[in-house]
Amino acid sequence: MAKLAKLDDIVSLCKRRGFIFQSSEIYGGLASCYDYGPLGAELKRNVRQAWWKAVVQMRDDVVGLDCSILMHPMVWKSSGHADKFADLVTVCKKCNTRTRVDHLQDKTDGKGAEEHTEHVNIETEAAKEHNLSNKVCPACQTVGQFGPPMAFKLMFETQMGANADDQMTLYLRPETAQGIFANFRNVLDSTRVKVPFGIGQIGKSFRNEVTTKAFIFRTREFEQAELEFFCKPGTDEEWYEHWKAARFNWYLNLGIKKENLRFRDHDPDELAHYAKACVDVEYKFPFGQGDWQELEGIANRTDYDLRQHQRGMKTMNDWYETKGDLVNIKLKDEDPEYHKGPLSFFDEEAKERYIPYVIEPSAGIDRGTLAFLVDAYDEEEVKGETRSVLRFHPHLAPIKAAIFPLVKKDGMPEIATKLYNDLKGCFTTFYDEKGAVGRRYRRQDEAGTPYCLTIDGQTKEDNTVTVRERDSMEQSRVNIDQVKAYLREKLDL
RNA sequence: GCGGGUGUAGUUCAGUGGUAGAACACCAGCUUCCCAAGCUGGAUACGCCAGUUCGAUUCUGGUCACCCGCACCA
Repeated sequence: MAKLAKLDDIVSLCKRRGFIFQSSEIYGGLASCYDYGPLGAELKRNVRQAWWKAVVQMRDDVVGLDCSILMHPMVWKSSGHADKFADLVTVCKKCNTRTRVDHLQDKTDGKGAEEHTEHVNIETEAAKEHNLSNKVCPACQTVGQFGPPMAFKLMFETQMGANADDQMTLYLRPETAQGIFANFRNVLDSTRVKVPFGIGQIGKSFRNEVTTKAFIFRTREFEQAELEFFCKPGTDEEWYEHWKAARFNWYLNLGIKKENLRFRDHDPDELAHYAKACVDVEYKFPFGQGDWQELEGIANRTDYDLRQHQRGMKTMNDWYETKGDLVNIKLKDEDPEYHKGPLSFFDEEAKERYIPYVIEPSAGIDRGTLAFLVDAYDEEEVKGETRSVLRFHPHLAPIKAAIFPLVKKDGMPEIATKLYNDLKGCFTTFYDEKGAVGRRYRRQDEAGTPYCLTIDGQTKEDNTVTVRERDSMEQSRVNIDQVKAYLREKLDL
């Protein structure tokens, strides 16, 4: 049974406890932008860390990377984003609704609409004649009252360079993946990795979406954790299954309830042009119509990206000749011997060169963070009172342990402070001596702190402290000198 | 973007064309040897900008933001 029934409850909880705030709130807010508060920042950091540990640190076949957000514009020409990462839209003059041109239906036969299409190629699409006189507005059913088709660009633009002369239009990356492909050669040359291997990266991406809405599920600025796993063509389907299972289990191992998690395979006509297969890991958020929302997509990107960048590398003359006019640059045709190109891999065992295939698990860190938060939330009756508690997996808990003196006298605060100082270098800890101890326990329950350590009268007699466990509220005694080791073991850190 | 709704303290809600109220939460002190106890005291709010008015949190207009639905998107 969902404890948080509506989006409002979640937003309210996030604000009240300092997990997530509206960005620029003192100025009335900025649409689609959110800030992580003290607890949220810790939680999100732990989500990142858990991803990195599972996908990079614990794997012998994956290395990490941290690319710049701004990259050479040709990266986006080669990847297709400069041409295709846009929608051709038109506005209905009657009701002002904006609709994608390729989604409009004919009045007569209801045909002509392409469903689930990817972003269109703006160059060619804009050049085409678009006769919209027979098209129906999906919002108000008016026929043929459309303005001229316009490109709606999904990449944020910015300018680099102080002088007008040497200014260059750059784009905020719409995905972190391309930075990995652009560094494929560097990683190969510097790390002695061999296919099959992966490169993982966590970082911010930006997409100027037409609409956002729904709290932090679709924001224009968001954080991705992406792995590009390079493998020999022919083994790609195997690795696809491998990462499907690995990523699904990652969520389960971090405490997401199984009934709230599922796969959803993409229909063939829903696939991006480069993808051979794609599946979403979805979480059932407890609001709306019990909406299943994507947390992560796992795609088989084939050898598309590396091959495209090989074409891009050959096209640099055009880049200089057109003074960087991406629209008028045409990527050079692919070399017939492309599989021996600069982004190919020489397989020592098979004694052959090839462009590896890529399996890409791409997770939304913000969505994941919220899913963990929502999934951990619980309310229960304790002596007629409602106890609200966040049952985070210990790895994700923003605070690992809280240290209390039972009362603020008899030397207890001194011992507690000493313990706190001893622990804070190893764990995120919290010290509190205010008010009744029961209140302090409950406060930590709401923050999701798995353990509370209380210094009491007995501490001075036998050097033990009370360890109070969040989920069961049970207490046990541990020698003060063994607390650090005890927590390490319990928290599995 | 469209339609509908909302915006008062940290949260959930009252209320008024003339000094803005509660509950819980928070802070300080007292008390307190184990689960939101008690007592005393305290701080904090009418989203923003205009207009009407002697006076606007209240009326009007605009704007910003959020929620629901549609559309869009993954």
